[in-house]
Amino acid sequence: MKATVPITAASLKKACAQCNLLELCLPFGMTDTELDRLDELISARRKIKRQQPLYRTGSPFEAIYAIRTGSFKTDVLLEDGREQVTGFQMTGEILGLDGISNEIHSCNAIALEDSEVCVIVYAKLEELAREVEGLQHQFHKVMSREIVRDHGVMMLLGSMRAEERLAAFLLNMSQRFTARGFSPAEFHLRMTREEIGSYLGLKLETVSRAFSRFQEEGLVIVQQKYIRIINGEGLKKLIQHQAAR
Amino acid sequence: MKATVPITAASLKKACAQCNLLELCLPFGMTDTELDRLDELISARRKIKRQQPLYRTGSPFEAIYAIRTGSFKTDVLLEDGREQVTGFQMTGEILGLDGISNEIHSCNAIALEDSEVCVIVYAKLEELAREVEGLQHQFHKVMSREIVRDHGVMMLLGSMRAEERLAAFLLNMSQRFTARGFSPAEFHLRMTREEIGSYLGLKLETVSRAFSRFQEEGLVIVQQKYIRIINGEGLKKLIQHQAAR
DNA sequence: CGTATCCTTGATTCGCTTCAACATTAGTGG
DNA sequence: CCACTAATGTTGAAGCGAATCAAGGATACG
Repeated sequence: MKATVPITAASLKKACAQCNLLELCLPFGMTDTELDRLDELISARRKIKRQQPLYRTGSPFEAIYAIRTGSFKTDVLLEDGREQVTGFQMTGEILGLDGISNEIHSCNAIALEDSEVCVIVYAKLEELAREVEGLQHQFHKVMSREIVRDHGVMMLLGSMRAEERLAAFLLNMSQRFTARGFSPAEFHLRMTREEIGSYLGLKLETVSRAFSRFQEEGLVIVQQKYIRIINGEGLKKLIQHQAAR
Repeated sequence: MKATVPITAASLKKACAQCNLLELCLPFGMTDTELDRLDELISARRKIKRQQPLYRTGSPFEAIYAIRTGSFKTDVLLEDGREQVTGFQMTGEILGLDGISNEIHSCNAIALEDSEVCVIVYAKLEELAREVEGLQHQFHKVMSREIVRDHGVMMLLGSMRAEERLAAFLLNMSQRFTARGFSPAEFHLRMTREEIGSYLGLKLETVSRAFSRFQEEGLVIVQQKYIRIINGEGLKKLIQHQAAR
């Protein structure tokens, strides 16, 4: 089932060093000499079709993944079928960190579009991290960043109202598209209203209504998954100045 | 301001190895020979008075902390004064991981009672983790566990109703008290209704009402901060079988 | 012992969900 | 290529759960 593509030494030589995602990914901040050793790490690439899982809750953990192309969502399911989307991941971001704690994955990672990841065998990563200080440090930063991000989502879910949540979501997407060299103001969402809603703790209808409201107020132009931000400052004000609930 | 107590080699010799929190804390799972090296790590202890911060949002990151006695909350503040409690921490648990990503703390850590922590200078931890495989691995597990925990909180905030959230909170507290050798059914909460509410994304009145309801239904006995769980299974069923919203 | 903090309970309001109908887009096969 | 169907998105009306507003009571602390 797993369509892993083993990589010859030649084909991947300096794969990381040449990758244009360098600044977003694990190797960020490493010296050139350190980077040279990094290619030991990427054992394979793997293509995932839209809607297919990269890994599932309960499946054994053996690697983390760096997204080369495409995007993913991670979610947690409750026995009664309720789904909570815990995050959306874009190119250069790392998936699978949840698996380290129990050697079992604790969420599902599903491709939102046809995607490709670099497979980083975890045992190798730990080994190399013991030798390469820059890698160790960067890996810790990546994990810590995930923790900080999660705290931001808690803030969002715990103390913001629907429109604030959606505004925060749009600004976050915009910022991440920008970091990847795309327009800050114009982008295509890869997830459905239902998935956005699950992530934001809202029903899909509420998400749809909030989009419509933003459009009425001239903050954005929305056409299905296509988003154009007209007044980013307006969105920011929405988050800050709304009355506490 | 910082009441750090430097520790002589003699006084702390094998401090970790002898600590009864071993199994909950960073050293868990390390071999005896590995444990012998661990005392290099704990540079000092620090006492924190009730309501006082261990660190604050924006303060420079230089260490993580293992709780020896007492308990803490971590929270994030919005400009407009809204507070989101992101977690409650008990003995043996690690604080400060949020600071690694930017070398700046991204939340406040406040003592819920007079407490004491072991100060683990981060630079030393990284150094030792490169030499001691067991420490490296355990540290990664601790970070990963925090990520998994955060996903659980997202689930709670994003797709559970008030009473489910409180039930999940009580069961979680019970489980953590049990792990520390206390009664699973009877304990003293260290935080206020408002703090519980902030953590659960609810107002304090809602928390109070949910407590009262649980008591009416014979699930728990509540006297202010004293909690006695009468029907733990009932609480579990509340979480699972409630209608999806 | 007095006072500030914390907690409980009731009445009312409001924001989001639910239910429902319809519109639009994407995907599929003849 | 178009017809058909499923998936996704929008909008309206009604209901409900938690917030808000308000008052009183219990507890802890100096």
